[in-house]
Amino acid sequence: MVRTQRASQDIPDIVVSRLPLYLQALTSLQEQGMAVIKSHELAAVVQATPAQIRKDFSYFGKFGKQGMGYSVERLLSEIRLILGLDRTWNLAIVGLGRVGRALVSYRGFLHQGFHIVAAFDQSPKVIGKKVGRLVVQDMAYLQEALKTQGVDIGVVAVPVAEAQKVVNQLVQCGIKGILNYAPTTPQVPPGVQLRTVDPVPSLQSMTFYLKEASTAKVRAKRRSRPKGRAFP
Amino acid sequence: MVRTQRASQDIPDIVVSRLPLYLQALTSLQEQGMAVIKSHELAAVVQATPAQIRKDFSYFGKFGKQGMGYSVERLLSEIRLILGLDRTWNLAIVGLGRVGRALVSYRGFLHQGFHIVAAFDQSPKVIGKKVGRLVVQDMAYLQEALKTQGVDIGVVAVPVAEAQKVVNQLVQCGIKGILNYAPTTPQVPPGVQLRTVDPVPSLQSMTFYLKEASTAKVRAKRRSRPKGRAFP
DNA sequence: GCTTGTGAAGACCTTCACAGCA
DNA sequence: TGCTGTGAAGGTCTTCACAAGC
Repeated sequence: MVRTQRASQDIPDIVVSRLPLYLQALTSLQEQGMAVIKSHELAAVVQATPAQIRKDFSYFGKFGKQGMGYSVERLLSEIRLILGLDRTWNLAIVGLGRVGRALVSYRGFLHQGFHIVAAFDQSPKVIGKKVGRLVVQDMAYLQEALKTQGVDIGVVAVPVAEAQKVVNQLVQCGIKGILNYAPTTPQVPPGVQLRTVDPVPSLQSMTFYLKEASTAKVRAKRRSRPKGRAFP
Repeated sequence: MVRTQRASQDIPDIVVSRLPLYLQALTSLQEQGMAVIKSHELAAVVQATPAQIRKDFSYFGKFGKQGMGYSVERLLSEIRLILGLDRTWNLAIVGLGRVGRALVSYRGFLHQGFHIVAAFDQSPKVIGKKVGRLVVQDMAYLQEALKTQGVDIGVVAVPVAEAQKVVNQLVQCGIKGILNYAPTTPQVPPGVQLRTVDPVPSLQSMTFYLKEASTAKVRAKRRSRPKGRAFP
């Protein structure tokens, strides 16, 4: 087997986590009509350094031309391919309380190729009801339905107290990717990808700095900002 | 002035970003009746190493007892103090589309001391209407209302195309903390804290690994998991 | 000229390993 | 004995700086 790309084991997780941000910025730049971009330009938009941009891309190949920069279209298609976004991914939502229902109607998923194809809850009050285009199914049919519908990723939108149980059930069903909206850190076995989405920790780390700024004189933070960034 | 704590400049951002997770875990453990905890126990819950837990705490003081561990209550109150959570913080939401309305009714904020006290939109269709307990105000009154209501943090829930403009307006009004729900990376001047909440980049970095797992044999990832973690 | 791609250097963070103390 | 707190070591990521090439 010919290996044209570096093995994923050699690529730092942090590099992978930046690729979606490049994708986001490049998509927007392409819509604005930009066809070619230089590392320092992309760096300004995503608030990184030109060296970091070039180094990150270099893990996957040589996408640029010396003296010229990168083709935006080429970069977009390379990054999509690297991330596995050259296909759609099917999601199932577990838990249709406030958060779950909001997620079903959230358009951000669909536009990026993430299709919500199933919804589950344990409450008889919700089972059988429609939420958006979906009929809420009983958790008892989880395994069967996940297989039938070809679900790749489970979205956990249940209360904290039930999050671990639901995560275990999804793992049991063979799900390898979980997006968790419960404000907790569930345990998952090796090989299962878990991402927790919770605005509260973000706010709580923010207040650390806001507090400092209001009690002490605001001083330049160490490494507070990459060089060369521009704020209009 | 006596300085009992290390200057915030000397504390790595990454350490600050972990404190909310410790808080989350400790709160849950306290509810379960745990009064004392050892670094390796907390490490198991948050999926870190005992050394990291101890090192992180050591930036702020000596909270433990040799041979004993840490008092959960003491830790909770120290971390809350460090993060500035010994008070409530006032939020204002800008943009009352689907996301904004979902956020107004989200209870996770209130329970953690983040009070949504104002809501703004630019659309005449929404201005004056009630969303939850709040009457949606015109963006024209932004500066005045933010001052009057003592708003600390702005929550941006507008479409991508307007996000930078709204961020600029908030910054102009003297807001130092912004929680951004638009799928973009707005520019902010130094001294303004920005956190972007977007599930899509999380999903997109997840698919990188899911793709690998399905196309290649799943191999143990380098540094995939801290030592000593336990999965039940 | 200008910009990429990349080894090497440097900065930063994590982990080790043990002194110190309950 | 057991566990914390912490310098020191080790490892990873970022940045530098320049050769290569358009």
